[in-house]
Amino acid sequence: MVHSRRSEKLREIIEERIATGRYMPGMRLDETELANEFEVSRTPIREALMQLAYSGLIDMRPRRGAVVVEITPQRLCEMFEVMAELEAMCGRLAARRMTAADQHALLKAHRTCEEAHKKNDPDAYYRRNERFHMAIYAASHNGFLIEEADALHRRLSAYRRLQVRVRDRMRTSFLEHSSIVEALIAGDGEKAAEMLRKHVIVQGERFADLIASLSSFGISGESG
Amino acid sequence: MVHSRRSEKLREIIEERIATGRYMPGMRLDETELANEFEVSRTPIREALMQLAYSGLIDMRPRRGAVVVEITPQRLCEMFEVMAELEAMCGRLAARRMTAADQHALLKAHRTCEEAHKKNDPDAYYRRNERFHMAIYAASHNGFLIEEADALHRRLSAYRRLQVRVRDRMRTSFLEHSSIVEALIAGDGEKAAEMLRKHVIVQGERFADLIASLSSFGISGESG
DNA sequence: AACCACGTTCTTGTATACAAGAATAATTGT
DNA sequence: ACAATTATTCTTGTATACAAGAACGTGGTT
Repeated sequence: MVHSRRSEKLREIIEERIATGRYMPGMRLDETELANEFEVSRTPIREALMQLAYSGLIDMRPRRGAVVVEITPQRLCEMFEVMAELEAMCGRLAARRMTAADQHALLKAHRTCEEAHKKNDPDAYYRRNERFHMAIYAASHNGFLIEEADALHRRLSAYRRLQVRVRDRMRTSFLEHSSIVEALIAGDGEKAAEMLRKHVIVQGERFADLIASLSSFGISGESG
Repeated sequence: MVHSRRSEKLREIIEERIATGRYMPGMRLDETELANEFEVSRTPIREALMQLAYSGLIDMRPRRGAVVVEITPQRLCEMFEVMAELEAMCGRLAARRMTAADQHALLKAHRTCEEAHKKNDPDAYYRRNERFHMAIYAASHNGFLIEEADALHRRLSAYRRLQVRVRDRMRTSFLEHSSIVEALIAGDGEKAAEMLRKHVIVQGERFADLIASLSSFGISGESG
C-alpha cells in the first residue's frame, strides 16, 4: 500500500461528490460514516474536510460537524460575476499571448463542442465545454490565473451542469463560443473579454432559469 | 479552556508569520517543533498546515514535510496581475453600487493615508493603505469578490510591505489613490477600474524594484 | 580514497484512545 | 399534559501511540 497522504485523494472524491450533487447542499457529512465508507480512520477524513472548509465548499461549525454549504442564489450570482471577470481576463491575455499550439487546442475543443451540440447531448457538451474554457485559461499564460480560474470553475461546475440543460442554452452557448474563438484568433482582447464576460455571467432571464433549476436541485428548497 | 478548533487560530498565526516574512520562503516547518511552541499536539498543527497547503502558501510533499513556498518573481507578477484585475473589478462595481456610507469610509481611509504620507511613515502607510483597499472591496457589494480579494491581498501583503519602502512609492501611491477616489465618487467605473489596475500591477521599473527587494527578503537568493 | 550498501534515526502519516461540548431523551415538577 | 431540567448518548476535537518512508551516517568493498 502506498502511504502518501490519502487526504488529498479523499478531498478530491468528496469535492467531486459535492460538485456532482451527490452530496447536496445542507447535507451533513459524518466523519465516522465517511471513515467507514472509505475504510480509513477519521484522521485523513478530517484533514480532507478541513481543506474543503477552507476552500468554502463545506461549513464546519465547531462541535457541530461539517455541512455542505447552502449557496444562496445571490451568492451564486456573485460567484458567477467573479468567474466572468476571471474568464474575461483570461481571454484578454490569451488574445495577446496565445501560441499556435494554444490556437490549435482551442479550435479542437471548439469542434468537439460542435459535435456534442449537433448530437444534442448535454452531458457531452458539458464536459467538452469545460475543456473549451480550460483551453482559454491555459492560453492566458498566467499560471496563477489558470489555477484560480480552474478552482472556481470546479466549484461552480454543479450549477454549470444544470444550466446546460436549460432549453436552447446549448445552442446559445455554442454560438457564443464561435464569436469568442473568432475574437481570440483575431487577437482582439477587449472583444474576447467582453464576450466571455457576457457568456459566463448570470443575469436577466438566465437568472430566472438558474433559480428554477436550483429548486429542483434541492437548494433553497425544503432541505434543512 | 475553550475547545473550539484551534487549527483555525493556528492557521491564522502561521499565515501571518509567512506574510510578515518571519517564516521565509524555503523554510521547513517542523510539525513537532510547532506543536511544542504552541503547546498543542501535532494534530491541530497538521490541520492548520493542510489548509495552508491547500491555499498555496506552503508546499507539502508526502513524507517530506511542509515548506514555505518559494515564490518566483514571475509567479509574483502573475499574482499581482490577478490582484490588479480583481481590484479593477471591485472599483468598477463600487463606482456603480457604493452607498453614502461606503463613500464616507473610503474618504476617511484616504485621509488617514494622507496623514501617514505626510508623516513619512511607511509602516503606518502600509496599514492604512490596506484599509483603503478594503474599503473599495467592500463597496463592490459582492460578498464573494470581497472574500477573494481579501484573501489574495493577504497572501501578497508581505511583498506589498516591501514595495511601500521603495523610494517615492508612498507619494506615487497616494497620488494614485486620489485619482481613484475621484473616479469612484464621480461614478466613473471604467476609469476607476483602469486606475486601480495600473495602481496594483507590477511592471516596468516597479518590477525591477520588486526583484531588488526580493533578494534582500531572501527569496531567490541563497536560501535552499 | 571514493562509492555503494546497509542500518539507524528522525519525521511524517494513520489509527486509536480519550475528553468535552452538543443533541437528545427521559424524568420530574407545576 | 406540558414544559423545563437533567442525564445519557453521540460526535467532534485533541492527544498519543504506532507504522512506514526518507534522510543520514557508518562501514565495508573495490
